[in-house]
Amino acid sequence: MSGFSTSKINKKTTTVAGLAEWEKAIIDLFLNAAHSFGLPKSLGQIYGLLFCRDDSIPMGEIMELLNISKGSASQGLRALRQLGAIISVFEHNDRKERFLAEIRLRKLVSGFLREQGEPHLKKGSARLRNLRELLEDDTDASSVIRGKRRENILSGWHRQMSRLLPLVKMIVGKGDHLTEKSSD
Amino acid sequence: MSGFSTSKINKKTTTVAGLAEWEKAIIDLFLNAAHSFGLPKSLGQIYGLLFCRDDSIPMGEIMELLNISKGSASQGLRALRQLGAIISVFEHNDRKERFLAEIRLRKLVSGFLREQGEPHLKKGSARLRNLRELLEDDTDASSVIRGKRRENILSGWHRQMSRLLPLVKMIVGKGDHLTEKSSD
DNA sequence: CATTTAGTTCATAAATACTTGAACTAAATG
DNA sequence: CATTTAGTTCAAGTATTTATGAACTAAATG
Repeated sequence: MSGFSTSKINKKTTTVAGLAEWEKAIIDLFLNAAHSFGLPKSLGQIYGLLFCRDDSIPMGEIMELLNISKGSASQGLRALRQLGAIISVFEHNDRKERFLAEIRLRKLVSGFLREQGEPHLKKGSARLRNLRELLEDDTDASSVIRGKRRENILSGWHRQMSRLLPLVKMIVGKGDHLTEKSSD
Repeated sequence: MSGFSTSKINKKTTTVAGLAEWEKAIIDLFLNAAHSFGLPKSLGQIYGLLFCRDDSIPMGEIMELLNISKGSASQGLRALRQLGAIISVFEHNDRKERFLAEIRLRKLVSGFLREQGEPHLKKGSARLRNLRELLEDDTDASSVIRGKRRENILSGWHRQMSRLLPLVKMIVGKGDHLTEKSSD
């Protein structure tokens, strides 16, 4: 459909792969972003591609456009869905699942915090509990005093982090005008 | 000094390495935390050890207590200093540099955001600029329209993230009572 | 000024994380 | 019901990151 080569070529704007140069740049941008959020790069690529497109794309096309394997595509799409970063749709009379990017920053952030932040906080609580137990088994009085002081500090940090997450969701939610659908 | 073994041993509370069990738990906690913030684990271990101690520790002792190499210790300490997560002190008549943990959450968070967040925002601006250039070279009208819409969305996200960082510093700053020195 | 001590650097080894693709399940199709 | 199509899973390969330690710089010491 939009795969024709440009007629006056200065810099190529489309490739054999069927991606515009600006799309490649965005895909690369998300590749890097994913990486620096500690997510696999292929996740970023897939999201980036969907982010560029108006229409949904099936897995097979994603594999071709990005030159990634079936396994990466399948696992990447699953993770993105888990994060709430994509949604899937089925077209009538087609059993292929097709994918669309969620572009409301609020949704992306809250999905990320839910999947990455909350589990860490929960694990943190467990670790603090464990720390208290270890302190009860310690027989060196001055060590125990020092340990309890550390436990207090960590509890305070934990409390603050727990309060921070919902606040971040709020703050990010406040400026989504551009990407927000009129009636959610 | 505090390296004697416990007399009635139920669970060992000190080790040949000279670390109490609760200290090992805290070191492991920070090891994991560092990892999930995308920092090397040895950074977390080093910070965790210093966090446990009231008194400053020189590099050699850190290497011994954690069983890490000279290189890891040296590089880890440099990175921690860069992040503002430790401070170094010199004792009179001793040329060894000794280290102490910074335990004010506010300082840790702002150091992290400064070193990790701000560079990403800066790189983001550059990428957006590049994206605009690529769009100017694109000769396919509908592609350009679509691309400009994406560029707008990304600019919005970028603006929001830029506003978020200082806000996070503020928020985290508000509850540091336990760890805050009376003055400063 | 030779030697010891503190610490840095960096090539390479070790450990981790990511991707691949072949084998698989399950549903649709003819 | 054999075949095709869509998608999942996971052992093994590849790539990236992190840790190591020998060789080094630089300052202190005798």
